[in-house]
Amino acid sequence: MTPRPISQWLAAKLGLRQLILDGELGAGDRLSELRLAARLGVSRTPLRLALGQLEHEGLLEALPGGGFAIRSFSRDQVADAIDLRGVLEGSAARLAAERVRGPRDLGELVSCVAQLDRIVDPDRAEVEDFEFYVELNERFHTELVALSRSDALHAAYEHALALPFASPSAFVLLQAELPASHHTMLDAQRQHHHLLDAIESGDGDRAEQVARDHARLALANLDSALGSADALEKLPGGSLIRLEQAASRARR
Amino acid sequence: MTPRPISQWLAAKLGLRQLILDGELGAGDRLSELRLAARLGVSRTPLRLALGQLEHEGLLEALPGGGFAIRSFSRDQVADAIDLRGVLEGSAARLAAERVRGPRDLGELVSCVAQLDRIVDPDRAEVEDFEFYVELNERFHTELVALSRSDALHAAYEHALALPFASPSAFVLLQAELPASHHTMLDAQRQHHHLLDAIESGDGDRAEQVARDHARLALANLDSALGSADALEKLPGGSLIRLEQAASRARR
DNA sequence: CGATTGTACCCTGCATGCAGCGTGCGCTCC
DNA sequence: GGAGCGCACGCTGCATGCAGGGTACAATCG
Repeated sequence: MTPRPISQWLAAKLGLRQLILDGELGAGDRLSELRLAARLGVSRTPLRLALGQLEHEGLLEALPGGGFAIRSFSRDQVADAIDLRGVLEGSAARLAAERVRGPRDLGELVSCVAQLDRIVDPDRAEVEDFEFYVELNERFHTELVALSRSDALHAAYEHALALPFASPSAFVLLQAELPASHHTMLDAQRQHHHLLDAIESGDGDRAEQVARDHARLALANLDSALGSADALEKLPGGSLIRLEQAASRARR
Repeated sequence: MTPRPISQWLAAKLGLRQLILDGELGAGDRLSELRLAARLGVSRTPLRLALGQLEHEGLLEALPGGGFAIRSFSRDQVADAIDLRGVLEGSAARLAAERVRGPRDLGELVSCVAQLDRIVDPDRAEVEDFEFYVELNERFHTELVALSRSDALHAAYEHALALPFASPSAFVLLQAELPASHHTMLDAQRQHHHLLDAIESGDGDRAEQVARDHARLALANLDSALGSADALEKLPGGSLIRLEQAASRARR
């Protein structure tokens, strides 16, 4: 994004987020500014700025005695986050359907779907390039929100995506190992087509409905992921999700 | 909220937000940290934390050369923000309808509606205590979101309300002077009743629909407010809204 | 042996000093 | 007289010093 003049606080924010997502900092841990600063190679001042941002984004929680801890999430909280994404994408789809002026606006979306078609080719038993799939999928969803032309919605969407497991592609890497993988992707791709079609024909209601359904796929995947603990490892930020009944140890 | 151990950065955040909302800092202005720090009585360090937060909330925008400026909003951006609030409240209403267990959960909501009934009594020509109305109205909407029991939705809602004119009560003070005031409030109160009823009967679809319609009232008020420049003064953060065609002077 | 209290350390939050940079104004040259 | 160049100021972003407080450990008392 901003390659050259990368400010210290941005480096801290990105670096810290990466550390959290990679699970190198366990959920619930209290963060030591000094240690973190050393680890990230930044000073405490920009680090504290980054901490404030990540708290606002919901990845950290401020502790009463001062300082921050890494938030952890229950299964229901994750599900709600995914549901929220569905709502926001639904609203974006509706607005897109209402506001798209001509076919030119949909170029990017059409291109994404076409490329996705090639990747999830039903004739092949397996999807090969998951990385490319992820990229295209994210581009599709990003473009969808962009088409809504609503700054407020865009901001809310970005905010919702701060929770990594709410991302549209959160479960793709997981699917790479799931048996029903290809089937799920075909479903998803069908929905992409339906969504595109609804937007093209200006049918806001249907577009919203399809987009919400689309997010429900992720919900289904969530519970299958929660089954095995090492499936969580595959999820971005999976280490932040706590398995309820399994470990009822009190945190803090 | 947190009265006693008010930290410096919280003071800065609240103080700065107040300054912005009161229009004491014109939209588009570049902020000088030094001057602001002096004015707010805090040091630069906590102030910069507050600046970062307010940028994240969308009240400020980071300038390319460094520093921040007060954002300004077009009519469409404001409308989209209100629409987004409608979407979020709609989703909250749906979840509330689905998740409410017993009548006890609805106690607060029922109480709000009952008290609102007394205030907007149709037999009276005028509503007297606007301040109390605002408080009750906000409690109603806050409680609605709380009933959804979705942390993600709650966070998104709070985020959306950072834009002051998107607040559910943004236009109430305006209505105090509008001719159709009482009529609008009666409409709104009817919707409150419908919303409560839909939630009580577990009808998520209808609850969502009503909540969205409810937000549309604000949209209507918006355009009537944009008519006169001094009506904007009555709006919280009204000074942030720029009148498009009227003043096409380039900012920055 | 357990509980309570005292102490010392670490850690957060804040203030301030400092360097790099962009900007605006003035001076000079054309 | 206008335009271009240079200089100096102010400002942001960052680093670090410092004070207050909370916590954990240990020592002592019951």
